[in-house]
Amino acid sequence: MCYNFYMEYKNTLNLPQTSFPIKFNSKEREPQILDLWSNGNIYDLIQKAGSREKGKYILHDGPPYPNGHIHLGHALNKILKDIVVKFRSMEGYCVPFVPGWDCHGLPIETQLLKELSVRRSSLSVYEFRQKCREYALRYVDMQKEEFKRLGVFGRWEKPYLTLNHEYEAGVIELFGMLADKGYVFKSLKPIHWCPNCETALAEAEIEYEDDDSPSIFVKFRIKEVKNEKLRSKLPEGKSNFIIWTTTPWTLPSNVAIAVHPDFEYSLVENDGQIYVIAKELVETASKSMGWTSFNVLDPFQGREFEGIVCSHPFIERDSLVVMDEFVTLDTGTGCVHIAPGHGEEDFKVGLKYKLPIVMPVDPRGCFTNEVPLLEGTHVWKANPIVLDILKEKGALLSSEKMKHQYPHCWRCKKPVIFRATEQWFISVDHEDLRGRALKEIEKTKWFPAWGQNRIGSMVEGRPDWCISRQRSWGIPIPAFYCKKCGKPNFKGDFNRAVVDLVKDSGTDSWFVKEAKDILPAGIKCQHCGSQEFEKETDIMDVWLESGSSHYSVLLEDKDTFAWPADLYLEGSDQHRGWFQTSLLTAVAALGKAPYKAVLTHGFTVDEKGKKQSKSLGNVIDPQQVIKEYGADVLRLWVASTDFRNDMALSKKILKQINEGFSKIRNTCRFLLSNISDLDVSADLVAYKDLLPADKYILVKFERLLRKIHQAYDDLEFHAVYHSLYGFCVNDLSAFYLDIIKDRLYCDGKSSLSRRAAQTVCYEMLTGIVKTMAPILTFTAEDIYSHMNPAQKKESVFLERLPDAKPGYISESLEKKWETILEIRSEAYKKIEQFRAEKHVTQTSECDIEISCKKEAFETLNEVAQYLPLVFLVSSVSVKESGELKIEVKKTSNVKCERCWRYLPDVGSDSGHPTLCKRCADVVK
RNA sequence: GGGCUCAUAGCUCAGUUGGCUAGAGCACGCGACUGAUAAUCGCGAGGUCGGUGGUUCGAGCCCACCUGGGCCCA
Repeated sequence: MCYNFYMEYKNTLNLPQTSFPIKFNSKEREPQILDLWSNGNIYDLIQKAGSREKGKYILHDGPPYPNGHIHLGHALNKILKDIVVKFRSMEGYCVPFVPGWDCHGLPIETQLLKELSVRRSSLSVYEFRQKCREYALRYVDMQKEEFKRLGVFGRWEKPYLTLNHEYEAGVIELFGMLADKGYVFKSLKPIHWCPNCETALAEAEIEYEDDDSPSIFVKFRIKEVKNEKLRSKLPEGKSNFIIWTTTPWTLPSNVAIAVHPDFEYSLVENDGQIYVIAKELVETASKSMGWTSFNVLDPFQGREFEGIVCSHPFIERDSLVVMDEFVTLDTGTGCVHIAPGHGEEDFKVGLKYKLPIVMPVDPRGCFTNEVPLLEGTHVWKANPIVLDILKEKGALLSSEKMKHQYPHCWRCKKPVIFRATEQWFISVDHEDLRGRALKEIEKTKWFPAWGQNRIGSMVEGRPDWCISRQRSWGIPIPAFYCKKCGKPNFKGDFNRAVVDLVKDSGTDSWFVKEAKDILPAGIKCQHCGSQEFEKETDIMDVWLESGSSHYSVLLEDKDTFAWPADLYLEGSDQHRGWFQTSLLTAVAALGKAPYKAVLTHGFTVDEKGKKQSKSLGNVIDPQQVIKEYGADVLRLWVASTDFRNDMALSKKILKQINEGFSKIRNTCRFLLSNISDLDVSADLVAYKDLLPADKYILVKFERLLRKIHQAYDDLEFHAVYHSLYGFCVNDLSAFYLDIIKDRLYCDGKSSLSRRAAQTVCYEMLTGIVKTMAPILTFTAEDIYSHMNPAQKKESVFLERLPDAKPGYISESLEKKWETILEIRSEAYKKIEQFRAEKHVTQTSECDIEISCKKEAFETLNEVAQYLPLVFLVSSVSVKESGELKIEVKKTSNVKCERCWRYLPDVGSDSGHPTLCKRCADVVK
């Protein structure tokens, strides 16, 4: 009997109802939502909806490299971009997002060769490029699907690919602009060269292996000392520098000796001669040279030697003493042989001191007639001859063999050399490009701010940009060599001819057609007027290609985009990469930075802060995360972490994020399930009729929305998440939602008090769903689809972020409730003790007595009637007194069978003896 | 080795121009509920703010150095 009564009363409650499942089945639901978006063309709808209001906001996508599945870094980057796209468009901007891919380049060539296991020489350049294209496109398709699965909005059906004809044509056009303005030039530069294959090699094509080399100490006689103080210490005819080298064959190209400006060098006297040796190396070097007795004379700072002129040991040539900080004290003498044609560092020092680049080695590795003593000799046969010459000249102080790591060709496995060849460059100082770029850097907003300093110092210190590569998979350097005078033509009509060709049929046709078929009839060499040409065979550095995207993409399609972009958003490694190359091409060609703001994120690491790597076994695969938790959890991770630093991810962290995700989702579900019977067009309650707690939570909610708005604007997404999450946990779940359950469940279905709570729930749910949508994309859409707002759109992304409602803010209300909640918290501590002592099991069985100061007393008194429900106890009595004191007692009230509260008026209605008055009224 | 950067409870984050007994949530422990239930509520225990030295009446916040991590170079 009793049981039936209970069931009957339960049926009179307004318990939460919803079809929104408690558990998020991401595997099923996310793909459904993806379909909803693609079938409804939501991305396109957003573009239209946004264009009405605040105008365009251009986030230009930095193109990833299509080889392999996307990794966590890719996911992180695209999710961040997507958050920007979504919140900006929900602010009323038109935010086109066109994803891109960087399709050319060496990694694809090498990967492909591995996959095909063929020699490149067995394919024609054209055939090889076709295979590269297929390879790149295959991975573009794969990555595209993987990016879409993350919930990223964009023009996926028409991305920009650096291998598209229009894109390529844009790059060549931009190159022409740079050429016409005089930025492009050719110059010698040392590169890895395989004399056996007769080809240039990229760093990635080098393998280091042990090799035997001679290890020799060579004397350079000092010829001229300008510094007076030094002159007396280094008397003419008997003073020398000593260099140490393992490549004697490069000595014919020596033009300088480098010392470290900050090291100490000793003058050492041996056998009537004076030698300069780094102080720390005197002992080891003299031992190597077999010196038995010698005197160490005065020490000098390396920088004091700058400008001393030495004589080359066997060639009529000066060798200048220069300063370089790369000089080390590992071995040798601290004095380094410099041959700018044979080494990267040597070349850099050479640029600094304007040293000549002596390059007497031909493509086969044989000496040219520039060194008559060695003419026709292969470099690998030259070492003994050079040693003989040095001996004969009395310049060889020591010679032995040593094993060391030496670069080898990955294909023929033979040792390679550094050899200066003609390369294409973009001058960084022509027309003060460097200075203008630096000014543009200052005008750009950098997030975080130190990015400005970082890219600034890089631009300040960078050398001219070497843009040519001796490869096949890329955009050709559009130059034509005159068959008669040998000089390159690459400006004006020569450039336009290639632009037309490429627009029409892509860069592939460059590799198929002859120069005469590309150039207009009758075109003449700009140097000698001759009419026969040969094509350049080098291609461009891929950084020049991707660095032209602002031109090829943004400027070429003005309907969709605008130039410059509002934002570039990439990993912090791009300060050296894309940010810089884009800046240089834009400033050189168009006079301005291609972006107004640049945001960088850190790299993904494991929970210990170590970088993710296969060998450490700490790699988290985004596909796996999606499988296990869904894309929204991955997105929430992105949003939860402060991306300006490194971003840690591990299984543990994922689990935690998933908890946070569930909490937000469940809070929304609770709100949703309690407004299922609310007719938004008829039942909403006016603000003035809300209860004090309702008004208070709206203050908190308004503050939350303001904070979130600010956080979005500052691109601090982790603040969005943490404040939203905190609100759900502290303000809603632990407080407001807990205390309105009585109203929602037990008050009359259409009562003002219940409708008031529902009105607030509705308002907060709508606001939360909209503000979380840029981050919890799937979940927001999912909830939205279960809602019944007054004017429902096809998608939550067609909604606007909630407007500010200043009317909700009331500082006095806020202050009062803070007092109430503080006392509530104190009361709970007391109640907890009381429960621990087993006087009661539930808070609702308690009567509490609060004594407090006047101010608090008045505050509590003002809302006295609501206090039992705020404290969720049977009764609350309040007294004024000196300090806060709370007493807890077990109530003598009886539990109402319907609302489960312990109330004095239970049984007051004879028709329902087990109910309180309110419940009795409701069920009648 | 150099440039830039980061370092607050086991984890993710707060800590406004130096002024608190350094906060929140999660995880953890204990308890309650079974009308948010693969949920929810309460209480509790977690920190010499990476280390050392300095400036100051006072430093998580400022300065120097060191250690460890990351990015980019070499």
